[in-house]
Amino acid sequence: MRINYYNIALIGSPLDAFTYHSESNIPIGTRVSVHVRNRNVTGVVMLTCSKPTFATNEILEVSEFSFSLKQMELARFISSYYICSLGDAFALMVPQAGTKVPVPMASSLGTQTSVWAERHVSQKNTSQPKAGTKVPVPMACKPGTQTSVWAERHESQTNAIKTIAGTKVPVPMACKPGTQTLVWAVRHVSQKNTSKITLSSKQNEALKFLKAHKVSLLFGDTGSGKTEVYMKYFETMIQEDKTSIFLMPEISLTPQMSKRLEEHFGEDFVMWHSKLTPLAKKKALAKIYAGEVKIIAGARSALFLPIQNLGLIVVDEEHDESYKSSSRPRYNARDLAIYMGKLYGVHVVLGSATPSLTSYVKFPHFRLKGGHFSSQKQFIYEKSSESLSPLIVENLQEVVANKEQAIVFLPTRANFKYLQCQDCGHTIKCAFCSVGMSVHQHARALKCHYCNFTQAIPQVCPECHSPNLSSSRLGTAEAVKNLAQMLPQANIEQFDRDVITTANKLKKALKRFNDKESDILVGTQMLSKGHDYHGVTLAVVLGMDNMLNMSDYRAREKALSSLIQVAGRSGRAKDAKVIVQTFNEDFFKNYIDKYEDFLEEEKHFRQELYPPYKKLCRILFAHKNGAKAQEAMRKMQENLLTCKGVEIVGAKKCAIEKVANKYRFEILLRADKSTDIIKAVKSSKVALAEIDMDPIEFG
DNA sequence: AGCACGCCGACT
DNA sequence: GTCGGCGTGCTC
Repeated sequence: MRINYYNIALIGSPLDAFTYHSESNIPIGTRVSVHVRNRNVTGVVMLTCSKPTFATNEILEVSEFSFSLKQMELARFISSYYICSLGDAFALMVPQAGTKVPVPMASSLGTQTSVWAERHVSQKNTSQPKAGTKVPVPMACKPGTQTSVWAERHESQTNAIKTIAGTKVPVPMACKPGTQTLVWAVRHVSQKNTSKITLSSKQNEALKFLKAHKVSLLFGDTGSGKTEVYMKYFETMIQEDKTSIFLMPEISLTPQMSKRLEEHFGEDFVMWHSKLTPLAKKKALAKIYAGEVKIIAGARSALFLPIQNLGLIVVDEEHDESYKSSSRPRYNARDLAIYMGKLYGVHVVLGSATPSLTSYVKFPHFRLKGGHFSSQKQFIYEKSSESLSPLIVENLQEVVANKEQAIVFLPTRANFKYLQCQDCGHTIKCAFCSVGMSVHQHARALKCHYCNFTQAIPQVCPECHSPNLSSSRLGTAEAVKNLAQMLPQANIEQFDRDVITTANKLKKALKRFNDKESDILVGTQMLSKGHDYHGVTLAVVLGMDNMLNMSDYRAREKALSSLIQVAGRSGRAKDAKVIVQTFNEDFFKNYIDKYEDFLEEEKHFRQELYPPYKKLCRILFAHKNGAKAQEAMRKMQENLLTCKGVEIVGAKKCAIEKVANKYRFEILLRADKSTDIIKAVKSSKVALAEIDMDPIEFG
């Protein structure tokens, strides 16, 4: 019997492909099971090869699953562009269908709190970790427990009650025996009912434009009807029997959006994101494998589903940062969507009211104006740093008196961001990260927003024992507390990820607001993403100067787009006011209703230095032994010096020096062409290096 | 000597 | 990434 040798990429492993043998002929792309070290892992047959010099193991099992040639190509591209192993690239394409154990909803948060309570108690005694003493370990900021909780509720969200023709009918979800028939019937009915999309002539023009370009940007104001254009495009894809991917930021997978898509597309539509329960994932996957799905709406991971007959990819809110993964491989789903468009020969549509400069420069756009934005809005700029100023409070009072509604945006969670000693100036820092501990009064704790480490709020300064501790930088929780005192007749709710921990809570909070049971929402970015607030006549925007002053080449873009997105949430129904607290009035005033002017200006600022005109790559070195991390950086820097076509912009400690007890160093590279960066980094890479191609975070 | 811990290198 | 081998250093 002839023995065949195969190069096998090990899924999830950072190692290069290994060689194994088998007597069978196994096609390229097949998923197989192989032995590595002392356990079995899943691998992908990359190519056949000749007998190597070393002894090989036999392929243990050949599965029925295989990756298509296009998926193989995509994995190769990810591996080479983002500089990771093939195994890491393939890991993205294996939908984890059932690894997470569902956590009971009621107890889940309680559990976490009590765990933290214990930690915080043990931490009390050891304010300063001594050598040899055991100290509580920070929960490495992996979205672990809490994540799965969220998933649970997200699932149940679809379990909601939907009103159809005046009757309340139980709707879908987990195939509870018995309900299924009813469910199907409901969807069937709603599908028939719902509806036809009628586009305005402008929207029709937009659609025509999108169809005429391989990659295009739908630059449409909030409320200008981008979603209808996408939906119409999906419809034409269905007529051609093609499947569409509809990417959106995780937080935008709101009840409103899924309801809308489900009502219109019924069984042709499926939702996908990392927080679905194992069962929901399994069902969605089965439908996808069976080729029964025509529209897959999902967060960035939806891009890698085994979709057949792909016809279109839409990336909504393309400027959103959540398309960029913050763990290896640090891919950007928006950019990969464009690559996939080429690979599959399908069109790609990027959509945003505030497109990234990168997309604006690179792709032809269609400007869809209108909706309800600038014409009906009055912008008031207040030069003040007194967060809840008299002007703001007065306006909120007026809104409440008129039985209208308001949203208050500020980019800081908790009560305060810092706790500082008034006598010696010492700021309480996380024991494991070089960042200040945030004050969470409700939990009666200080929390680190980087590693989740929690400790009791000290009564005296740990350095000088002075009792004069004061907190600064107003957060959402404190704003709610203060406003509740000033506006006793109003119902004020906090709206950030400290409070909106599950999809169910999100749904309920939105419902209360839209039913006018609550009057004011105070929140972070979460406020501005994808929700419709019908009765809002006032938006208060705080903290813009903090965003604008961040040391990030995109600070201006981020601040302005945040403001526009928040402002876009208000006044959907009638005239509205937006109060912006800032000392940079001129900047915001100039561009608030002319984002394209900003983009044109910004081009000059970026030229010669920043994307999209230059490529950046950030290389991180993190280790609990700081000297180790620094030495790795130094070595790689030395290697890079010999490389052509790349500029070492810097090699230094990270701005946030330590996170989760690891010291961090970084190299920033700049080049004209990504190929030069890739070549340089590949040849210079050292063991600790973590590659962040096209970085968007510089902490 | 016996073991706990942490570092480091190999994994086909 | 993950595991085990092995050296260091502390304790009985």
